[in-house]
Amino acid sequence: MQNLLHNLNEEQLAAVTLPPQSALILAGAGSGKTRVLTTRIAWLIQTGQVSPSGILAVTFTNKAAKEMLTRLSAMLPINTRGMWIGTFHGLCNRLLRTHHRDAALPQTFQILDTQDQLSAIKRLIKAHNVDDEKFPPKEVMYFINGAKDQGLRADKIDAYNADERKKVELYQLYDEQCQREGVVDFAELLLRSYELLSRNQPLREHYQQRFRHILVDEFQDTNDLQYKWLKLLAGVPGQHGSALFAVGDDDQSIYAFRGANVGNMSAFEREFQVKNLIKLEQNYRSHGHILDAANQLISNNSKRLGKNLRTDAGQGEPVRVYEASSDLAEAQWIVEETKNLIADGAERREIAVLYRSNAQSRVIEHALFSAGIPYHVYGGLRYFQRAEVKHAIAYLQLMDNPHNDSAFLRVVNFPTRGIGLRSIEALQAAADQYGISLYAAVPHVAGKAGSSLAGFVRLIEGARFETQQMALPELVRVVLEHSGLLTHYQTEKEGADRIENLEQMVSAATQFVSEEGYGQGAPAHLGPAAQAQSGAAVINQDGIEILDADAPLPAVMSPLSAFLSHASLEAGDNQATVGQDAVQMMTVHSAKGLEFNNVFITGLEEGLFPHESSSREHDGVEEERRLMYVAITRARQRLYMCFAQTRMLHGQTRYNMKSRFFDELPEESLKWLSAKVQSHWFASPKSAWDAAPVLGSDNAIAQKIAHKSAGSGWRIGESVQHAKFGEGVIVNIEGSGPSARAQINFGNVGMKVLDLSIAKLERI
DNA sequence: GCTCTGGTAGTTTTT
DNA sequence: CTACCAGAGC
Repeated sequence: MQNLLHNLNEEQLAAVTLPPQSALILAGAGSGKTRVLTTRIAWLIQTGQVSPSGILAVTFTNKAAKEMLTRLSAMLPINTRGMWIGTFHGLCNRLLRTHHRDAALPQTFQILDTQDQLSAIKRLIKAHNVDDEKFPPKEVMYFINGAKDQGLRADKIDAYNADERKKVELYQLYDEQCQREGVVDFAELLLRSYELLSRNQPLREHYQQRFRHILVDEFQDTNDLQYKWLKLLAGVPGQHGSALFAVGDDDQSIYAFRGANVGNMSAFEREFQVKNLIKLEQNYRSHGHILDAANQLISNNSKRLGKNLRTDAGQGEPVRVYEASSDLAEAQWIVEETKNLIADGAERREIAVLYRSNAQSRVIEHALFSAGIPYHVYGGLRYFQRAEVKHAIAYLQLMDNPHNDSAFLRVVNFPTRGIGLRSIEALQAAADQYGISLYAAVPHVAGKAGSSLAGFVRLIEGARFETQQMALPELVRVVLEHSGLLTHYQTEKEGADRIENLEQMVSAATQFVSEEGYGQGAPAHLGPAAQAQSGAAVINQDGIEILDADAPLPAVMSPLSAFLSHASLEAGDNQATVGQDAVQMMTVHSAKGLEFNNVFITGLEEGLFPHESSSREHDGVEEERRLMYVAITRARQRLYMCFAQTRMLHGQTRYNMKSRFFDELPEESLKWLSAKVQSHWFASPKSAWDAAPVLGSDNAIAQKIAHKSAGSGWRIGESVQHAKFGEGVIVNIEGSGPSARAQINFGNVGMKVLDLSIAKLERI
């Protein structure tokens, strides 16, 4: 045990060894948050305060859950089985599988990912003849998910106008459709298990008594429903309730747009009468100047729990700031600095280029590519989201649950087998008439359409029969061939990659089976009933003995069902180029949780970062500031910030002011690499030639702009100061001489057109 | 049933 | 500017 606590600092030690009561750990960036979380669990078990099965630890991402598990098994000699460690969705999936009867779900219910959900909603809207112009499927989806994330069913929503009422009605219809098909979306996993536990007292009490310690990672990212779910499981504090150990950082709350509610932190503190609030402020990641910048910036936010990072590392290097003439010049500068870093011995994987929105990556990618520097862009399609993989999954889904209409429609005619729109319409009509699934309605369709549909059903039934005794990987292989997918892509000229992805599914299944503790040869279809033996018994409301969802996966789900859950809940990696040493490019959002020796924060311009849409949202700029805080704290040693005077966006050249965040950073921690005076290179057409850093197209832009400004004395792109409107950037100039007028972007104040001979402008 | 074209929209993301 | 989608046309 000495060993366990041995390298902790005072704050960390205090957090790890807190008494078994609710606690809130304010963990700053790079303060050893995961370490505290895992050591806490290990310490609780090692000191005999709780058995592994009394632990529930929940995260948002699979990555974080895995990381925790790995670290724990390194710390503890015992195996981690019996502990519940996973994502909210993963744990809910497990609960619902085990208690599917009580949750009113089929044992083989399937999970819709976002794509599936959207297509299900499109289908619903069509089926009910709803105008999709007035009710765009995406909007309906946000509405439904938003409601579910707050824990609201359709009948609990107050609608104040006809449009709202229509959406509520669609929500209701959508839920009914899902229920009919035996599918649940991501939010439903949470809501359904919440309802299961709140409705079923014995079950709730069983889990409440079991999980003495509930630990939550990234608590600031929880939405209302997740918090309610946690409260339900924890029980009433003080009255046999379990100890809720919440770790989070309000300054890194950047997911309000998807329902996260930072307010949960203070709500938790209040509702659980938290006496144990510990701040982890010792930072082990960044040098002083970087932390100074982060601290100063975030101090501009008003709603904070309060926290200041400190480090024992020295001040290190100042933050390097660069003003580029254009987005291309900015990219070129990044390339030059990257080359320098690499020349000085930096690893490429230790260089990160961060941007606010994905659209910004193109120019930078292009520049890196031209310079021959390997790079890796985060994001993009994940393995299980690729079209060909989704097709294969749809076949598997139909074998496990044929009433999944989404899966049915996806592959009933792919590869093509002569089942066109007319056949589907006839089938849909039959399904509607009897209130059954498309699959079940096939026998009710007569004629030619009926026989080709019947052929499809035979294909699925045949595959199921043939694979009855097969292990999962073998089953996958058979389905790939049986379905005709492999043949289909073999005849397609661009199909090589797709075939490779399909083949990869067999190895994915092999890996899955061995990792999840299924016997290598366990029949993929074999249901849990045959395998379930272990696990504590608990009595449900009807007095029937049921299984505790504590049992290993094989006791809860068949290998096939489990694999399908896995495909939905863990979409896999996005690109194959993981291993190579490459510059890392990503949005600031996806950089959260990562760290690099060298970081570029790019596009620091008003409108981009902070993003223009943020000024419209409630507390939007504060969220953008937290985002900036996250960006800064990714850097260990060297941090670059840059922005461009002109930028191509949506096919138009935009002229933005530098980000307001520059004004919120300590001057002494910054080192301006470019002259701080703006538009120096616009001064005359001549100087534009030699002052503009490299790229030819810059000169082209410079020339154009220089031309346009002729005679007015002012130039496009120039920053100006106005007595009333404050700081602005000249966006356009019309006319010349005394009648010249300039269009000026004053940021928050807005766009103004000013008469240059009248307005009193100053250069800044 | 597939390809072409025109229209449109265009932060951030995990499950 | 470009990527995606829907509907028309072959």
